[in-house]
Amino acid sequence: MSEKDRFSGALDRVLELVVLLNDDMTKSLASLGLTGSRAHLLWVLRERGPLTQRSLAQALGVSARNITGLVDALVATGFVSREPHPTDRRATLVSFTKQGEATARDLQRDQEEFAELLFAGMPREQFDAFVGGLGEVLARLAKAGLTRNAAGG
Amino acid sequence: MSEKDRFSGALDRVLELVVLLNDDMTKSLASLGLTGSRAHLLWVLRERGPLTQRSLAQALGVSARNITGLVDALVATGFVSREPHPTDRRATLVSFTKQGEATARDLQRDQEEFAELLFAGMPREQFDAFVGGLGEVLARLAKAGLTRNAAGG
DNA sequence: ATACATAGTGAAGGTGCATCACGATGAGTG
DNA sequence: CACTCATCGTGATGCACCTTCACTATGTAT
Repeated sequence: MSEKDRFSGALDRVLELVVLLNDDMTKSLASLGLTGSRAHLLWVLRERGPLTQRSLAQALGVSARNITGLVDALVATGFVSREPHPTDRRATLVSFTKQGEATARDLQRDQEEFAELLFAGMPREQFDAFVGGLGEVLARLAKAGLTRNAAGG
Repeated sequence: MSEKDRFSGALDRVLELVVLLNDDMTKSLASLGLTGSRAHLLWVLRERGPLTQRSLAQALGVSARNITGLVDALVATGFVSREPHPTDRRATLVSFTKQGEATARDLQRDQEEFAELLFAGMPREQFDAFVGGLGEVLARLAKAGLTRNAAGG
């Protein structure tokens, strides 16, 4: 088997993982009444506290206009609320409602459970090797100029 | 560091890889005049030869109606053509045009180059460990009932 | 012939994304 | 203070992807 074939095969597996992960997360999110983008927004909000929509746009790497729609939806379903910014009357702060906080916790719990599903009981050596390889691949991607925020900065 | 944290951290890295991969492939595909879904269709067509739209729907895991739109777009851009099915007058066969064949080859070349970027020069041991871990994770996903086609069958 | 299943598509709708235009506000300058 | 320019959110519009339901044309089994 040529090196080329080994590499392509590995990429195929990675891609398969991507598809599977995507499907599973989408389903899991749907059961909480969320979509991927809305969950992502909640996730950022949870890590960084109340934010303006502008900040959210930057954090998610999407247009400001798009955030309006996502927040609209999350407000409609009661996960977040819009508050006036205390000092800048142009801006609005997006904050969790109680329900939103609970959902964000569920989100994290689900993620932890999923990580458990993937890795629990795996020999420590294999786990470390996998994570190491993952890090190496990520580093190569970064070196190739694909650092998530290189374009968005 | 607790086991839980190690697992979550690893999942975070996997998710980061997913995002990075997605971005890069989207860009690469756009340069060929394709989107992800259309490229996927071409990919399946390349592996399995001329197919009915119904078969494509199954292969891509989307609704038949959706295939109509994807094929419409690919016909409009000259990558594929619709031919009457030789024996079933209800069905249409989707086949490559010459341009489509060339593009499919480009697609594969790009994918191989990308695999090269990710893995070339990586110590054989690390590569094998990574692929092994990947296989293990994939197996767990499959065991958890997330086998790509389990729901679609 | 009749009934049922299948292939593709029109219609309508949901979600995520973008750009452009615009009003409201903030901040810097004279 | 008035003027200018940048910034925040959003309306309008459009593309891609996906869905379900309804419908026609066709195949198939009884």
